[in-house]
Amino acid sequence: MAPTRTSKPDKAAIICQALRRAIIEQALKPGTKLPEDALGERFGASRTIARHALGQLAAEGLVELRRNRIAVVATPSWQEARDTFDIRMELERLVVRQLAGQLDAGQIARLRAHVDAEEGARGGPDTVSIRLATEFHILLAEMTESPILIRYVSEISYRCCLILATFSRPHSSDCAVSEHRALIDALEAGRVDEVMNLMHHHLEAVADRALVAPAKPRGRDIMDILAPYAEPAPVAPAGQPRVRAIMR
Amino acid sequence: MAPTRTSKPDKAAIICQALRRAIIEQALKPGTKLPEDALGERFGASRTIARHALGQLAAEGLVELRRNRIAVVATPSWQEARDTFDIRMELERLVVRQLAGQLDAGQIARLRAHVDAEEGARGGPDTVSIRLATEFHILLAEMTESPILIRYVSEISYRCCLILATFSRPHSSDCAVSEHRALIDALEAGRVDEVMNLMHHHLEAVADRALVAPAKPRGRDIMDILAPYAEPAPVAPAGQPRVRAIMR
DNA sequence: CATGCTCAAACTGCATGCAATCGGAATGCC
DNA sequence: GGCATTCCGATTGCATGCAGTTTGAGCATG
Repeated sequence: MAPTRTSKPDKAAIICQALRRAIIEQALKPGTKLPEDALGERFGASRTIARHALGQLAAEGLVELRRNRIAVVATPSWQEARDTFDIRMELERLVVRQLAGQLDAGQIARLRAHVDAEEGARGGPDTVSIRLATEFHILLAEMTESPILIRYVSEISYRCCLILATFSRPHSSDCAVSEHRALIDALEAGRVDEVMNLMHHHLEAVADRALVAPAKPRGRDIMDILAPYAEPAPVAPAGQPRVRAIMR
Repeated sequence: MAPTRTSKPDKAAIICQALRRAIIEQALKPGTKLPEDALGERFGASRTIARHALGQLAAEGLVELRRNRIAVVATPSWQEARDTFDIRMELERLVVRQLAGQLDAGQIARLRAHVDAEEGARGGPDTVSIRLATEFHILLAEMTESPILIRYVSEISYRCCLILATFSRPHSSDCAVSEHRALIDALEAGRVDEVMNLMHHHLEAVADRALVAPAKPRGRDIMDILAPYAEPAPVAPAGQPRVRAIMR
C-alpha cells in the first residue's frame, strides 16, 4: 500500500527541472538556443520529450517558442521586468500575510538555516547567491501550503532570476541576507503589517538594484535596442517601448 | 515582406483554445475524462498533439495530469478556491491601478459595449453570463499591455470559472453587471483608490456568492469528502485539510 | 451475495520516421 | 564588389508504432 516512493518522475519533468536550474544559475543565458535534438540527446530522451519539456518551460515564461524556429531562453524586456517585479511584490505580500505568526519553531529554524547558507555563499559566485536567495522566497511560499501561491511565486521568482541575468550587471546584487533575517524575525513575532512592508521594500530594493538603467539592454540583441525606434511614429514622448499585446 | 497573416496557428494551440472554452462554459465539467486518443480524433490531430495541448492546459491549472492515467478536467479544492480568489484580487487591483485615468475614449467605449453584451445575456444560460463576465476582466487586463499581467489574469480568471463550476449552485451568480459599470466609471474618472476598492469588493462579492459553504463538495467525489479524514493522525485541531505540497 | 483473482482492452510513455520549413552559404547576375 | 537567387543541411511539425501500465468486466471462490 505504500505508494512506491518516487514512482517514476517523468522524463520531461526531469529535463524541465534541469533547464530551469541551468537558467536561473545563468549557465543558460537569455537568448541561448535550445534545439530539441540536442536536449533530447543530452538527457537520453527523444525529441518528443524534449519538445514537451520546452512547452512547459514556455508556459512558465522561461523560454520562448517561435513556430518553426529553435526555442531560446527568454529575454524579458525592461518593461516586462518592471511589471514582473510589481506582480511579485503583491504575491509575496500575500505569502507573508498568510504566514505571519503562523510558523512553528521547526519552520522558523529551517528558514534561519537557509539564510545561514546564503550567508555562507557570500564569497562564492553571484549565481549561487541569486539561486539561494530565490529558493528562500520559494521556501516561504511552500510554507503556505497553497498550491496556487506556491506555483505562482515559484514561477515568478524564476522569471526574476532571468531578469537579473538579463539586466543587472555582474556584481550589483549583494543579496540582502540581512533583509531576509528581518523578514524571519517579523514573521516569528507575528507582526503582519511590518512583515508585509519589509517584503515590499525588500523586493523593491532587489528590483532597484537590478533595474537601474531603463535603456541599458546589455547590448545583447540588436533587435531589442532598435525596438523603440521601430515604431512608425513615436507620438508619445519616448516613454516606454510599448510592449507586444499578447503572448500566446 | 508582409508577415503572412495568421501563418498557421499551431494545431495544439487550437485544441487548447477549444478545451479552455469548453471548460469555462462548463460543457466539460470538473472531473471529466480527457483521453488523448479521443481529443486527437475529434480535432483531426494525432495523440502527440492532443498530449501537448493537455500539457499546456495542465500548466494553466485547468486539467489534472496523473501519470499513466487519463487526464481529467481539474477539480479545485475549496481551500484552493479561496486562495485563488485572494490572488486574483491582488492581480486585478494591480490592473485597475495601472489603468485608472489612462484609458482613451475608444477603450472606455469597448468596455461599455462589452458590459452591454453582458446585460443582454441576462436571460440566457448561466454559463454564457459567466464567460462574458470573465472576458470583461480579461479585456481589462489586456488594456494594460503587460504580457505578464495579461497571462496571469487570464489564467486565474479561467480557473475561477472552473471554481464556479465546481462549487456554486446553478443560479447563484447574477453576475454583477452594475458592478462592472461602476468599475468603468471609476476608471474613466481616474479615481485610483476608488477603483481598486471597487475591484476588491466586486471580486469578494463574486467569491462569496460562489463559495458559500466550506464543506459542500457537490457530492461529486467521495475522495474529496474523505480527504480530511485520511491523515494518519490529525494532531492539529482539524482546521484545514492540509493541501498537497506541490503541483507538478 | 460479497469478495478476490485474472486477463484483455484501453490508455499512456516514449521513440522513430517523414514531410515541411527555415537559415545560411554558395552561386549567378549586374 | 554589391545584391538577389538557389539550394542543401539543420530543425521543427506531426503521425505512427511499440511497450508498459491501468482499468474494469468477467469468473471463481467462500
